Amino acid sequence: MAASNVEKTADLLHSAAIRLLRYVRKEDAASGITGAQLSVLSVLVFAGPQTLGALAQAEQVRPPTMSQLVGELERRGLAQRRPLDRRSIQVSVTERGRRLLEAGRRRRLARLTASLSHLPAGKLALLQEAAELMLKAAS
Amino acid sequence: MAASNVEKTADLLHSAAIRLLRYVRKEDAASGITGAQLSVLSVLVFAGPQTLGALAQAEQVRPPTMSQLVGELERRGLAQRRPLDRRSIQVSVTERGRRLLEAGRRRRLARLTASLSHLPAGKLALLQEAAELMLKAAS
DNA sequence: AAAAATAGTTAGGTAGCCTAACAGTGTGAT
DNA sequence: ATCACACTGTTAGGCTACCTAACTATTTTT
Repeated sequence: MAASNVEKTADLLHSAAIRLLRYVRKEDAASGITGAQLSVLSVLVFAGPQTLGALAQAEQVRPPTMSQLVGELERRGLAQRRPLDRRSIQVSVTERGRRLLEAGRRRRLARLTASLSHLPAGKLALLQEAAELMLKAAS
Repeated sequence: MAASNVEKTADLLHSAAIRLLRYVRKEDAASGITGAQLSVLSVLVFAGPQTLGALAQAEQVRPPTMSQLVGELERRGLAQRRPLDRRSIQVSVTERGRRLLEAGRRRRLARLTASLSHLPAGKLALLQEAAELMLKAAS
C-alpha cells in the first residue's frame, strides 16, 4: 500500500463506514422502512418541508432518486407532496411519518447504540467529533 | 429526539457513514470496479486466499452474495476459484487483481483523501481511532 | 413571443443485498 | 458399511438504492 497517513485514514474510514452500514441495515427488515427513506424523513422533520430538488441536494442524490423515494414515502402515508407553483412541489412529513421516524430510527440505531454503550464518555466524544469531520469531508 | 449521548453519537455516526459512502461512490464509474468488489479484493490481498464461506463471513454478507461477487471478479480475471476438496473452493486474487486493487482503491479514496488532506495530524489520528472503534462496534 | 433555464417524472439499467430451494460432498453414529 | 445429517456452494427470483437519458410542463429572460 505504501499509504501516507492521510490515505491510511481515508482507507480505514471507508472500511469502517461500509461495515457500520451493513451492521445497522440488518434491522431494516423489522423496521418496515429503509435507511434511505428514514434519512429523508429525518431531513423533513428536522429541516422542515422542502422542495423535491432541495431534498435531493440535501441527501446528495439525483432528482429521480428522490422522486422515487418520496413516492414510496407518500404511498405509505409518511410524507406528502403539495404543489408550490405549478412545476415545483413541496414535500412534507405527515404525522404518521413523524411517529414512524422515531420508531424506525431507534430500531435501526439500537444495535449501534448497544455496541457503543460500553464506551466511556471520552470515546463517545471522540466519535462525535469524528462524525462531524466525516460529514464535513463528504460535502 | 430527547436522545442520550450514546444515541446522539450513534445517530451522527450513522448519518456520517451514509454520506461518506455516497461521496466516494461517485468515483466508482471511473474505476471500473465497485466498492464491494474492491473490498473483497482487499481482503484477499491482505488476508490471503480464502474459502468462499470464509470470505462471506469476513465481509459479513451471505454466501450467495459472495458467490456472485466472486463470480464477477473471476469473470474480469481479478480473482480465481480453485477446488479445495470437492465441495469447498479457495478464492485467490490474480496478479491482475492485485494491480487493479491499488489503482481502484486509490481512485475511490482520492476524493476522501483530498478532503482530509487539509486536516492537521491530530484530527487524522482522531479519525483513525474513530474508524477502529467503528469497526469494533460493527462486528 | 421565442428561447432558455428550471422542476419533476418516466423509462430503462446496474449493483448489492437478501431468502428459499437445491445439489453435491463429507462425516459420524450405529 | 451405510445412512442420516451437516456443510459448501450455486441458482432462481426479488427488493432497494442508485444512476443517466429523455421527456413534459412550467417559469423566466431577453
